[in-house]
Amino acid sequence: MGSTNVEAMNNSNNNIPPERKWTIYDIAREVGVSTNTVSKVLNRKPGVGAAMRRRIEEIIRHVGYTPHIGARGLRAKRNACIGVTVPAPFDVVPVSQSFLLWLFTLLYEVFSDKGEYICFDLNPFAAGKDVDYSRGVSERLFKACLLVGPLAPNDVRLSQIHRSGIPYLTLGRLDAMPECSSATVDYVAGAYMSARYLLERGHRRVAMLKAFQGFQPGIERRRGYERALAEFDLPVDEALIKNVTFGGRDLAHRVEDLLQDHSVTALIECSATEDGASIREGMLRAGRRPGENIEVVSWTYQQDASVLREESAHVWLPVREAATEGVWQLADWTYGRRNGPINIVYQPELYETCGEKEIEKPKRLFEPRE
Amino acid sequence: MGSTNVEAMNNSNNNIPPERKWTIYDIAREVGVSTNTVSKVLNRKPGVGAAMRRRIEEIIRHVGYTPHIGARGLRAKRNACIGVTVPAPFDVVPVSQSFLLWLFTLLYEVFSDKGEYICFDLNPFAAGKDVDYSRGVSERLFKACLLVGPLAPNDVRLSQIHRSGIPYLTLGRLDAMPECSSATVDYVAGAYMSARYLLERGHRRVAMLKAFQGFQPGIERRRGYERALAEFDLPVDEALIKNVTFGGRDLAHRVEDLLQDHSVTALIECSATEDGASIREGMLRAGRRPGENIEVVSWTYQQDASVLREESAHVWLPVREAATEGVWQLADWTYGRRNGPINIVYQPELYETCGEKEIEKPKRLFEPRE
DNA sequence: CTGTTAGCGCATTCAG
DNA sequence: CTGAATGCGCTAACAG
Repeated sequence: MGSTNVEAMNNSNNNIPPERKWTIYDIAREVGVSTNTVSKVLNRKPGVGAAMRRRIEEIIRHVGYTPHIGARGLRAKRNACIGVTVPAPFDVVPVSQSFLLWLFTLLYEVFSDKGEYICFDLNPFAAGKDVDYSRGVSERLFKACLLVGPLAPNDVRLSQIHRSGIPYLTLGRLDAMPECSSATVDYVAGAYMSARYLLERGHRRVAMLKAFQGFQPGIERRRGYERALAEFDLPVDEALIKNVTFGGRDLAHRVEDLLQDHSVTALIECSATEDGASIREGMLRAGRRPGENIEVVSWTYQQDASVLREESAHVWLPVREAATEGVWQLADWTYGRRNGPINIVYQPELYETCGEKEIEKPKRLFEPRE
Repeated sequence: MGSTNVEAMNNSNNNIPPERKWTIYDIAREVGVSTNTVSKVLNRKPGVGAAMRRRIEEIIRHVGYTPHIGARGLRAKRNACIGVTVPAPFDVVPVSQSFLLWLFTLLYEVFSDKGEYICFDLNPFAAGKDVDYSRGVSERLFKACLLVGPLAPNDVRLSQIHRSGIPYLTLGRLDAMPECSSATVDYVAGAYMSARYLLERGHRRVAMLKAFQGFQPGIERRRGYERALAEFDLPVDEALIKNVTFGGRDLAHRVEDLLQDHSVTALIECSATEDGASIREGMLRAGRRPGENIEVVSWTYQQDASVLREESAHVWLPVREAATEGVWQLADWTYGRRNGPINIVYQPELYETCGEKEIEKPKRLFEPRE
């Protein structure tokens, strides 16, 4: 016996706000059933007669009723979105344009059929330090979460995410948390094979240009490098390891500094800047001619391209390939087709370079703030 | 008198799921106050002593409590995210890579300080037809909503969004809804000035290559074109208006078809494909040499670049400029610094072309599905 | 300044 | 097959 009339609630009058929202109660009253029955229809659950079901669906469609996603999540403990967040302060890792496009495309391929919401948390991009990148999980907005960017060794929020039980995936590992769900490349192996390659060719003073200082990917690079040196009974000379940051204008200078010492005869370029031009400039300024008085191994994220044309070899880090498989597994986990955590490690591969196309310096999505 | 112990709830044991979530009740009990007081602390509202406030904050931090965003929204009628959605089936308007990057950057600039969630609804990207692109609003997930893409003249969901009262912005107008909140360019004027320019130069058979058939931007193009013809007492010849779609491989052929009729001496290129190469190819195949036996006006979204080097003039559509102002106003509306609806209309500008740089064909983010 | 109470909109017991 | 009652976690009235 609805005292409410369908037409009356669709406020035809054109004053802006009135527009009372329909609730499941209103629908139930309108149809003359209980909210339980309506709920079953909404959730496509059994226990409602076919005729009744259709009548209810009809009304729902007619009045344009949509359940409140917050109330639903609250009650059913089901969250709303697939989340994307960045576990590092943003100035540490400005994401490249091509990466964002690639990521968006991947998420589209994996999740558009399900009609998901993809939710980017801008909190890590905010000015303040130490903002909570994991709030999308703790606020129970995210039903699953993808962590993009380097992890700090002392990260505490990751274990909260882990314990929360929601499907999640990082694109890197964390020493302190081997059980962490991740899809990554073995950076230790990458650094090891880079160094080893050069050592085997007789070099004894091998410099390394690296990034992500103070973050796990930086630590892993160093570890592989040290391991290779140890096998050759060589000491680690801190002066040979140079850290660079993204957006730093001084990349060429840092390379120049590093190569002033003419006992250095080899360079591992694993800075992830992919800025071949600056590195070349630094080498030239230090009087180095690749292939003559310096030998270079550089890292790349594309199998068939290199950062520096003049290098002797490049190491391909199949980061995107690992991430792609990881995100598919994340979807499986999200939809109950498997359990977590995800554990994907791709191995890097070393190729002796023979004039591949040189990649362009990637554009950063937004430059780090001053 | 907390019967619960802080340490006990942080399950130190390493079995995966237990991890009971803290609620506001738990915090209140732990501190020995009511939930109301805790709530005030959480929401930075007055009415709590400074000492008490700090004690509560301390506990909250210590146990890592975060409010449930759904419950919060449900009670306070405050939604969680800034939403982005596409009001057209996705095959109608594959968004370009550069547009997505631009949009993402804009949203970052406008909303990252506030630490918002930016939520993309993938529903419009799903396979099924007529999916509800507005559900982010009706499900009350979005606190504000940006509609990206062309609107259909018979769109019904937009008025639902409008009446819902949440801040929203479309990047185009809708005839049926002049009160709609929008930031757009006057496409009618663009088509009018394009046609008028050519008519004034003596052309009487002016062809038009357009897109968005059946959508508002397509309608507006036609309207401006017809208006100009009418002022010259010229009839509209349907054969001179050709629609193209994005991702269509046949763009060159369609241009060729259009220009087979040698009474046609002018072309308005407002297809938004920005695919100069294909258009040039089509003209050549039809035996046309721009400046000799055909005169072209093309549309562009960058002030200093044109689609076709050989054109006589180009019309600049300041779409991004309008959208930028619109999104800033959307933020103002969202944070109560102004009211809606937003009403921004930028005027296009016609430039006689003198060898600007020609723009590249944009890459589509994902190609339309077959 | 703080506590008590109610209810946001929904899904899920448990009865009938 | 359907209805009544309960509470998810939180905020906002209103008392004290």
